[in-house]
Amino acid sequence: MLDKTYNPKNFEEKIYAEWETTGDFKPNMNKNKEAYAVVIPPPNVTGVLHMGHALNNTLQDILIRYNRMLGKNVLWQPGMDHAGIATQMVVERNLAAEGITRHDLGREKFIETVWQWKEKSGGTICKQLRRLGASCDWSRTRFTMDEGLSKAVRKIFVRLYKDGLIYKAKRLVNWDSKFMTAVSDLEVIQKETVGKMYYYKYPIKGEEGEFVHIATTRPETMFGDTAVAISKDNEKLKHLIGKECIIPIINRIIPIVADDHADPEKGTGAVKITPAHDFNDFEVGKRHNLPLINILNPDATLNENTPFAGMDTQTARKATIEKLEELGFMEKIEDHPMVIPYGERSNVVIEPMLTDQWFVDAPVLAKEAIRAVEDGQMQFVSKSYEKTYFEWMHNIQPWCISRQLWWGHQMPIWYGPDGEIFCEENEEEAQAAADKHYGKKVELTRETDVLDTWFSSGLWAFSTLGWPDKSEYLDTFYPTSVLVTGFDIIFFWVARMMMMSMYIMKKAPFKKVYIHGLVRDEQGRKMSKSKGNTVDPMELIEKYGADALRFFMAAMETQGRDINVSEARIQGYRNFATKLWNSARFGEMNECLSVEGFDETQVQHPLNRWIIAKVKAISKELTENLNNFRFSDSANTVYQFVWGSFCDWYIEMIKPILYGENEEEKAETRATFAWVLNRILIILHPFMPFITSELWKNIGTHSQHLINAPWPQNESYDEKAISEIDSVIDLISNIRSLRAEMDLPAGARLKVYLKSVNKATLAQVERFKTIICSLARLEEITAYDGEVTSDMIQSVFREASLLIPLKGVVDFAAERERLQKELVGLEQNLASYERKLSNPNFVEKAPAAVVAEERRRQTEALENKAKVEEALARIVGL
RNA sequence: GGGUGUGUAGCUCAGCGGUAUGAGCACUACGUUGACAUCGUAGGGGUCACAGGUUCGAUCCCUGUCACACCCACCA
Repeated sequence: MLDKTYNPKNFEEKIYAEWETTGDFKPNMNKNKEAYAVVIPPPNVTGVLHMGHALNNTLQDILIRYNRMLGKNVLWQPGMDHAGIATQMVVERNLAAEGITRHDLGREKFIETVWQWKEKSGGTICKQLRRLGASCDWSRTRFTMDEGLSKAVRKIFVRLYKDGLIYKAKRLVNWDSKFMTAVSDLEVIQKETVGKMYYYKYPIKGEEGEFVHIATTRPETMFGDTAVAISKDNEKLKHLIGKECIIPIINRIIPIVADDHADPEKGTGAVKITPAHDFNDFEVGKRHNLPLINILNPDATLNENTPFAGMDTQTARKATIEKLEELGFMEKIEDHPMVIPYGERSNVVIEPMLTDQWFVDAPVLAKEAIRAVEDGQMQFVSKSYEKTYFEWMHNIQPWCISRQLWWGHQMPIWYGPDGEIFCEENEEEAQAAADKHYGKKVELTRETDVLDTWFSSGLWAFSTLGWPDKSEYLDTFYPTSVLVTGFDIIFFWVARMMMMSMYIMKKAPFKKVYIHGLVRDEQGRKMSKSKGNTVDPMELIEKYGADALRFFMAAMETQGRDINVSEARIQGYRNFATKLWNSARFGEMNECLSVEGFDETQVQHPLNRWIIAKVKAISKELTENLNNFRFSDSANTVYQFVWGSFCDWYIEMIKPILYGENEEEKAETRATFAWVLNRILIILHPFMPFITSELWKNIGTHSQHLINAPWPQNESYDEKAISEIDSVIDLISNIRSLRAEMDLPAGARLKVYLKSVNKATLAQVERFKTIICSLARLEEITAYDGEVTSDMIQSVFREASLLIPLKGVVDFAAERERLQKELVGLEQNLASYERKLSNPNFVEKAPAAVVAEERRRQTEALENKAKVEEALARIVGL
């Protein structure tokens, strides 16, 4: 017996536990079946489920469950990312609570601590994904720091290195002074701020009273200046080129060089050049062979190359200005809007810093990654994201992959005594290579830097399947079928996976990438912890059930558009689940559970034929939508059918049968009900796996789990059976509208007379009399073909083409007015049809179906007009 | 500065070269009829941002304008 009310809390977790124990999430490994694989975008091991995950994983689970029901060999590969900076940050914060730093522990001990933390509290998110219903094959869970994946990382690193695609270089990089590591361009966030522009002057050497005027937003960097640049086209200032000037305070002499970087229109036209702390200046420095003076410590305080060693940049800036003012070089300070780079995680100002770092030659790897998309080997859904991808790939910069962190893949690089680099997969090999190189046994030191987290994520599509070892999974599931991810991660992850996979596997890692949008708050603002407008998906699941949240996500997802959370809507989908639940209860109460010996192609009763044809039609539509990643359309298709067709109409219409005496009809209807309900559970299962499974278990007897129930494919259905009852529904709706329009009490028992010009309609009315009377709440409905008498009022139906006089209501004036208005409308329509159909261009150029439809409308309007006129004539006479 | 996207019902949004039978929520009236008030029936509400163009026909395609959002680059 089903509970009286739908209460997802009673069964969702139980159902999930059953799925896991039966092993239904594992691929069937049937060689004859098409393989279908999805790799999960690995959540951070530190992560907790947010709305973005909920959306992302709901979509994946829908695809996975759908394809599993298609009978394919389906793998959803789960796992987690070690998330270098994020994890190190969390663990360090925990340590700080105990008053220790990672340096107190030392590298080895610290890493051990991280692993302990990971075992204990990492991976909450996997539990939460289960709560959402994600049907991953958890037995295959991978972690980017697993031995297997680490092996892949080392192997690929070595290969890239030996192919010359990884190199070490002294370059200006984005330096995060909080974590004291380099970060990649993508991890830098530009923020708009109102800063200051400082104007001051450098005296020209040997020319008393001559100055070059400078404007800068960062005066404290003047100690790192090694030149001043002026454009050679700058008529006003070009006479200074070639002279030298003196940096005040430290009195260093630097040249004034000609360089087009100095735009005569901007600032003062003369630019101070600080090659070690500005990306543009670095380039200028290279052109003019300028020395590089580093003025910062790793923690972004000024170093001993400045007079303000130990001060942070803000303090040093103030000190510099004061000193300049004191010395009389300061000219003016203006407010200046500008963008300042911040660390994505650390939220501190990122400093360009000259350091030794390791780079991947991304521009080379990008070539194949671009080609794979150009030749359609990998497709974006929707296609418009291609542009973004190409744009970025074509302008890609070398990728800085070294991080001065502890948590991560330590680079497989060893240095000989003289600094010679040995890149091998392990220490023994490096040692062997070194011994050979030096001709004697030497001591090696290992590179301490670790790799950017995205390096290992970039291998995810094949490393999780077992690469570099030979593996049945790799052979079967690579390349994967589709990757589902948000657009915010195209560069970070998709692009890198493309580059790495093309390089290693020579095949794109997935055939398609489905890009979805961001989940925003109710007002469409981006969710953020600092704004306090985040919505916790677990709370929503607690409140409305996972199925409701999932259905919401599916219903709102329209190929990449952002989604605004709407609790009202989620509630609405909970109501939908309730509706379904109650319809099943209705079935239970009326013994509509068994489909034993039932052949749905042999049903007799038109209502049963109707609902069967209808659900088959809807199944087909749904299948098409799912094949095209049209999640919103898919969800709405099922929703409309279940609530609109099945609950509102079918159940209401079969009540007279179920409560009636005709046992044969009753039996057929019961079985039909059960069959259709089962079908609903099947097609709804990818969206609402919990409630459908719970009902599947409770009603009827099934030889297999719903999760593996066969998805309907290539069915034909009886379109006539559909239109037959659809028109009855039309008629009933029209009668109901009319009642309301005429302000008749809903309880009033009416007798309705129909006058029809259409014999078929008449017959149909006769045939479905009971149903029509029951649903339209009529006492009687009769075909009527006599004179209209004064105790009848007339109304016109455009849709049903029927005249319906209702007995007992007399308001001829109002009715006449209504009919006249109707007539005017009809005449307007007729004029427009006439205009169109008499236009040869339309008749020739428009598709035949459109023209035919227009003709049909014209004919219909003409018929209606005749009827209205007739009715009017009769009323006028009364 | 470069790019992308969006502007449709009170709100949040679907949709589409052929009269917008648009969806959910909200709203109005009626209704506890034996699955369901987490409900039912009926209803109101839109010159599809603006201006041009293409077309037999434009809310849809093109161009421009305005507004908003996002991405990339950069501003000494």
